[in-house]
Amino acid sequence: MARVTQAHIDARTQDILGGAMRLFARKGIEETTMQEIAGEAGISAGAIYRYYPSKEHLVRAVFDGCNRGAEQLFDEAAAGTETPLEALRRTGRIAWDSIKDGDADEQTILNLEMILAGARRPEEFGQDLRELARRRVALLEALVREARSKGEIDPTVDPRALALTLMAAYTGSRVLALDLGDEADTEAVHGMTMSLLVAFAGVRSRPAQN
Amino acid sequence: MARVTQAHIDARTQDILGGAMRLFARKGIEETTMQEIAGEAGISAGAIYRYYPSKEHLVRAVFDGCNRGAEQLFDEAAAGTETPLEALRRTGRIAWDSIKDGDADEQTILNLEMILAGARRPEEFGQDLRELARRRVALLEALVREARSKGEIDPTVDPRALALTLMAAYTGSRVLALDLGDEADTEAVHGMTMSLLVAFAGVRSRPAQN
Amino acid sequence: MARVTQAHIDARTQDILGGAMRLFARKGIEETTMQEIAGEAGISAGAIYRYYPSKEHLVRAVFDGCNRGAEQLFDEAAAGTETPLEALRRTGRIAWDSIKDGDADEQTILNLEMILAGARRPEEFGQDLRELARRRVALLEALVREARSKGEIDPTVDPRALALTLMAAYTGSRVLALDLGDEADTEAVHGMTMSLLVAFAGVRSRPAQN
Amino acid sequence: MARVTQAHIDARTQDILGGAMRLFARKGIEETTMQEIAGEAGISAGAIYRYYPSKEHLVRAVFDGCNRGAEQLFDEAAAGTETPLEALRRTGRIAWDSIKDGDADEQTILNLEMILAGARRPEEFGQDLRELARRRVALLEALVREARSKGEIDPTVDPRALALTLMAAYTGSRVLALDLGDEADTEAVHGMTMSLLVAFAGVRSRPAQN
DNA sequence: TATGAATGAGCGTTCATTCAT
DNA sequence: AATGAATGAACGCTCATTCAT
Repeated sequence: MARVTQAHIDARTQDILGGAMRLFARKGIEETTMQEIAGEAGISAGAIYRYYPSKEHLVRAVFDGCNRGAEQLFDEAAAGTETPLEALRRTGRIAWDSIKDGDADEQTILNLEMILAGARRPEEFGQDLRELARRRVALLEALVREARSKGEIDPTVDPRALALTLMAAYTGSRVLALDLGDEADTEAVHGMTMSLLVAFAGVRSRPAQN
Repeated sequence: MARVTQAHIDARTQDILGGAMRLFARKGIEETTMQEIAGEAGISAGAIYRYYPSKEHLVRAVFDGCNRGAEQLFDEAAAGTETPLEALRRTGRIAWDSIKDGDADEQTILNLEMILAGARRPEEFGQDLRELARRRVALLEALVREARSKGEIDPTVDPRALALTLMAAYTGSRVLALDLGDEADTEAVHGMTMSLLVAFAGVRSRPAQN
Repeated sequence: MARVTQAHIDARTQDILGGAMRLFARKGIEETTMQEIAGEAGISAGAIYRYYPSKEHLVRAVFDGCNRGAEQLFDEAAAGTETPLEALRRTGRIAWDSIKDGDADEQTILNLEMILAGARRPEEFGQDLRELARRRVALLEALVREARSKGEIDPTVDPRALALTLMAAYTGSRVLALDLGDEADTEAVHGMTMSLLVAFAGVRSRPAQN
Repeated sequence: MARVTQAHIDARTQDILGGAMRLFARKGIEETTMQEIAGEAGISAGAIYRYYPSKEHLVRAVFDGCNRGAEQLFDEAAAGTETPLEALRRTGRIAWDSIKDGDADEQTILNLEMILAGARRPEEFGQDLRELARRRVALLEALVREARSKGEIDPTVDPRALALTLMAAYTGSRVLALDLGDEADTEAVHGMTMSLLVAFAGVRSRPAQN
């Protein structure tokens, strides 16, 4: 099978990555064997090593893929041209919508595995993860700050506190959804979390509304 | 009735359980060997099997221990005699304080491992976990409902939504603390989350605005 | 099988070492599997790792054993109280006798494998080997020098050259014996090599003998 | 008759053989992969199998190449028209000079690997090797015998013993050179070994001593 | 004919579990 | 009841060899 096109190689790479992702989520990283990943990707055990030099590299690639996916979500959310408050709302909407994706639980599990890996081997896995979390909080904080400066929300609100709370509520929602399944009414959590913006926004705008 | 009493056996059991807990949190379940647990507990590798018939049983026991610990926290929080709103506040206070415990990250990690185990083998590990989560939400929901009926918070608030949001914010806070360490100002998240109660409570206390 | 005596452990260690030695000689190091060594030693594959943490360590132990064996031979040879020339002769006698040992070919093969290993990974295996070779040459050289100063051999002989030649002839004899088997009349080589001492000794002593 | 002529095929064969030789010496046979040999020869992994049906065949070819090289050396040495003693001396000179070649260690290593292979699989690799060794000894022995019959050396000398000793000293010199590097003064060994001829030759030329 | 991706048997090694002591 | 040496089934990974292209 020589002279295979790059497209084929890329497809295989994605097959492996996808298979690994699915299995890592379904069974856990340690509990997933390279044999199984190969089977899931439709190749032999040894063939994986043409694409990823070790299981560790494959794990990292899966993590990177997850991070890139989440990154995209956020970048996309922040790419609007509306007011900061609307951007925050849209970001929230997109984030919470992602909890209803078909592979939401898979993504949540993978994220938790990343967090665990990061907590246990900070110098290897923790750095990127922490940086990403930091950036997301910072992005939200900036939006809140901007919204505040534009009078869209209460000037007394602490932007960082609000940003962290939004992040926490979102993360917690994912975990809750994983834990409770349909019983976790994440939409309700979304509404209530967003009401934090409304509430603060309302402090000022409420008099005008009357 | 040998000299080695039940008390000694219980002590050993606790040694093993504690050692396993620590190691599972620090290294991960799969990455921890029975040998290491034995070492940590100060006994031989074979001796563990007198107390737990398999690693799986030990894992389950560790999980149960964690659950019992969390359960205690909540029961204690709910054991007050004050008004529902005050009970909610105190529960929140206790919960968020636990994020600052010395072994907070260890507990968070163990919890995440439980959640992952529950998500992956629902019929084995998922049931208890789900039941516990359900009960906690139900307890909070009941408190909110009671507070509402007593006029302590806005009568239009959805008790379940608020309960879920409180849970999500708390869970998310733990994860954030694990991810970001000191950068995660969980106290700020606590304050903002609690403000959800205040905000709704304030609906009534701001009659002038209506 | 707990509480096994140290004697048993030592016996096992020797079983493994001996089995590895035999197989390394018979099949080659790379061609010998840990499984086979275990079989030869009468234990399971995994059990080896209680005694040697890796195949590499086992290889090193085998090498060390060989070196110690050869060392002993030389030390023993040098332990005489006779004149230097007699010591040289006895050393030669012992050395060449060792070529007729039952496991002589095995020892030669192992020695060649050590030399190859030393040549290819000097910093790992080469040091000890080189040091040993150096010491042996130095020992012979010292004996020659002493013999010369005592007038036992020709004062014009270069002690180092003679020492190196004795070493070379001995090493070459072993290789020849491995190559040609019985056709290699090592005893004849021994005689001729020793005649180097005689020849030089004769230069002086011959006139006296007449 | 394609454009790719036999000459090209031969060139490729030599590329592979040369690459394999170099790598076998540098890393060992087992430790060298077909992939690496292909890379060293500038072709693809699969292409090797057009030239050599298996690694084993390639190993054999490398061994044969080595043997042919050594053969040439000896044949060349024996091709003189001088007296037997001079032929012996020139052979010795050429042999010991080869120890100072740039690829001397490589050749020594390869030779030792051949010897090991021959010792371990006599029916496969041992025959040729043994035959070659035999022939070399026989050639030297014949020269010694001739020299003796011409009165160039002591008539009492055992031609086979001297031939074997010359071979042993040469082989041992190569090994010493590999072991000790520059510390092995092979030139000195050469001189001393050649003195065996001189010594015996001298028996006659020192009539005054008798 | 040459390529190089794929195969799959087999390697060194680990570790939950057993059981003679 | 406790020990810890032994087991043996996997695991991650390598590499000689094959074969579709």
